[in-house]
Order: sequence, then structure tokens, then C-alpha cells
Amino acid sequence: MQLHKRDVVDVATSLLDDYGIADLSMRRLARELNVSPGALYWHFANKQQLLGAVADRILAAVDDVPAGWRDRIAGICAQLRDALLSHTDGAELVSASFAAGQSAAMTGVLGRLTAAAADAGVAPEHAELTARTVIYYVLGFTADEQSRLQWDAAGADVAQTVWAEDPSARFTFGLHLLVDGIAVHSRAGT
Amino acid sequence: MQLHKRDVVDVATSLLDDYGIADLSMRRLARELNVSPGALYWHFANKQQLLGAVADRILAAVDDVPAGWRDRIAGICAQLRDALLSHTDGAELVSASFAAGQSAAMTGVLGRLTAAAADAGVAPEHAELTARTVIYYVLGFTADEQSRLQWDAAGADVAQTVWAEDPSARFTFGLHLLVDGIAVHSRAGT
DNA sequence: ACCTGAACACCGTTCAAGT
DNA sequence: ACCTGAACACCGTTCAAGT
Repeated sequence: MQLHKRDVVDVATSLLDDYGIADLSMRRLARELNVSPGALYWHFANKQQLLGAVADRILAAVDDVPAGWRDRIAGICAQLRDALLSHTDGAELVSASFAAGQSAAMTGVLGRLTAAAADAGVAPEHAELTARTVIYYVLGFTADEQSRLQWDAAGADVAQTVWAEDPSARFTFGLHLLVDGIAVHSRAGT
Repeated sequence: MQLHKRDVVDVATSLLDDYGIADLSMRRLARELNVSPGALYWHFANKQQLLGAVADRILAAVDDVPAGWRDRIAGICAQLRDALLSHTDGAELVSASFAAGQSAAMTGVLGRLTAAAADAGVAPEHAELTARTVIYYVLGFTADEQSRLQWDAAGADVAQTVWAEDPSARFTFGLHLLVDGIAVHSRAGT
């Protein structure tokens, strides 16, 4: 039967979950789909574009939060982190797709965070950069968190120190750093 | 004559500058050095470790800034951005090495930023996360900036909009967002 | 329109064997 | 101690040819 984009993204996502991003290759994906590698290139221009589609699948659950700008930013970011954490190497994959401009879903998130920043009173010419700064934080923090999680799920008892204790609370603290910075740069200041 | 780590890192860096990170392969590097690919594995455990050494070379010029915590953070970050921008794909390479924990130089930067955060009055258990947040911003912003720079140096007249205008001023704005957030979380508040 | 088969031009890493 | 040669097990992408 015919190969559809949906099936390709489905199988790619399960390959990601089971074996991680390093083993998500065009050839392996084709093998799993029982098609020749070239078949994938009828549906996707290249690997980057396919990974962008996987990123969008991962981010499908992230939607807007109708609330004041503080809760809106906090809510979107919490959803984003949760989505990334529910797939192996999710943060790394979405990071790469965002940097390559291949994720429509991340463009959507960027837009909503930009609106929230504008709502907070950030000058229009700085609103998008403000939103990007928030995204850099969420992606950076979560990629870190996830690599530690996966590392010691694989056996290594990595130094516990301050790190293992309540990642969610740590995540919130870092996010507040940004939110409070935004408040300082807003017209009102609150 | 004998192959030394220094020569390997030298040639790797010039390969990076001339052709970018995608063309910096172990095999190509070996060819350029007139040795067999296996020879590199006598000096480096794997590619990640070698890239970490290149990252450290790129960051050699980044040192501490003896000043109050605000100027110290601003100064270190400006140096960091400058270092990244002076090598093709510098931000991407250092990002990857930092995430993989393979850059001693980035560990040093992290330590100095952590000290600055503590100096600002951030609680000890949050100082490192604060420093990481700053680093996520600098790496994210600069990777973005650099990919745009390299994209339209390669011919494409990418939408000028708000983006091209004074990247340094934009960089400073985003950094101030963080610095001001840190000030809010400090004991003194200034 | 959609896919196969086969090729092109590569990869990172290992390791017996040489000097 | 340091390196070669050759192998192992892969890659992403293209494209004539088939259905």
C-alpha cells in the first residue's frame, strides 16, 4: 500500500522513542517502513524537513494558555518542557529543528510568546527577541535535564549534588529570572 | 614526524574556518594531516573529545573581567560572543561541546558566571542555574545570529526587517533582560 | 504519481600488525 | 609508543528506470 507522510512521521517518532536521535536515520526509517531509502525523498525534501515534521508531532500537545502574560509564559513553557521530556532526545531534536527553522509548531510558540512579551509592555522591536530568549532557556535547560536523566537511567550514578533535586522547581526558578527581567522592561513594571 | 595534539587542533580549526562544521570529519582531518584515520584515535578517544579541544581553542581568548557583577557578566558574555563569531559555525560547535560536557573552557566560563551570580546576591543553590541561563542565552542568540550571517554571506537576501539592524545592540538588550532579572532575585536588588 | 535499485561519495571507530 | 591498513557497519542523497 501507499506510503503517507503520517506513517513516516509515526514510525520515525517511535524509532526516536526506542533508540534515540543518533539511530534515527533515513535508511533505518526506510527499512522499518519496508521501502527503499529513496522513497522517503518523494515525500520529504531532505532529512532536516523530516525531522521538522517529527518536531511538530512532538509539539502537537503544546497550545496557548489564555491568561495574563506571566501565567501565559509560564504555562506555555511548562507545556513545552513536558512535551520535550516525553520523547527520547526530544529537546535535542526540537532544538535542532528550531535552529534550522523547520518546525512550524515552534514558530507558533515563538509567536505566542512574542505576543505575551508585547502584552507585558516590552517595546515592539524587542518583543520577539524577548520570546526567543525564553525559548533558548527552555530548550537549553530541558536538553540538559534530559541528557542527565537518560545518562543515569542508563546506569551511571552521576553526582547527585544539587542537580537531581526537583528539576521542576529549578526550571521554574530560571524561568522566573526571565519573567522578572521582562517585568523590569515593561511599561508598568508589574 | 610525530603527530601532536596541537597540530591536530590547529588543522581542525582551519578546516572549520574554511569549510564549516559539516565538513570537519575525522577522515578529512586525517587526510589533511597526512595520517591514517586511526592515528587520531591514539590522541583523542573519539570525535566529541576532539571537538571539545577545538572548542577550547576557540574560547582561549575569553577570560575573566574584574568588575562588579553586572559588568563582569556583560564583559564575559561579550567576549564569548566575539570568540564564537570569529570562527565558522563557532556557536554551534561550542554549544554541542558544552552540552556534551567536553569543553574545559566553558566549564571555566560557567564557574566565573556562577561566581558573579553569587556576588549579585543570588542564593547559592541557584547561582549555577542562573549562570547556565545566561550561557543558554549567549549560545542561542549567537548561533542564530551566525546562521543568518552565514546564510546571507552565501548570497540570499534574507528579509531585512528588524533582524539585521545592529545585532550587538539586540544582544545587549537580551542580556539586560537576564541581568535585570538577576537583580530582582538578589538580596540588595541593585 | 510513486517507488525501486543501484550507485556516488562519503562517515566514525576498531584493531591486528608493523616500526 | 605511535601509526598503518584494512575492515566493519553504517550514512544522506540522487536518479534512471520501472509500474
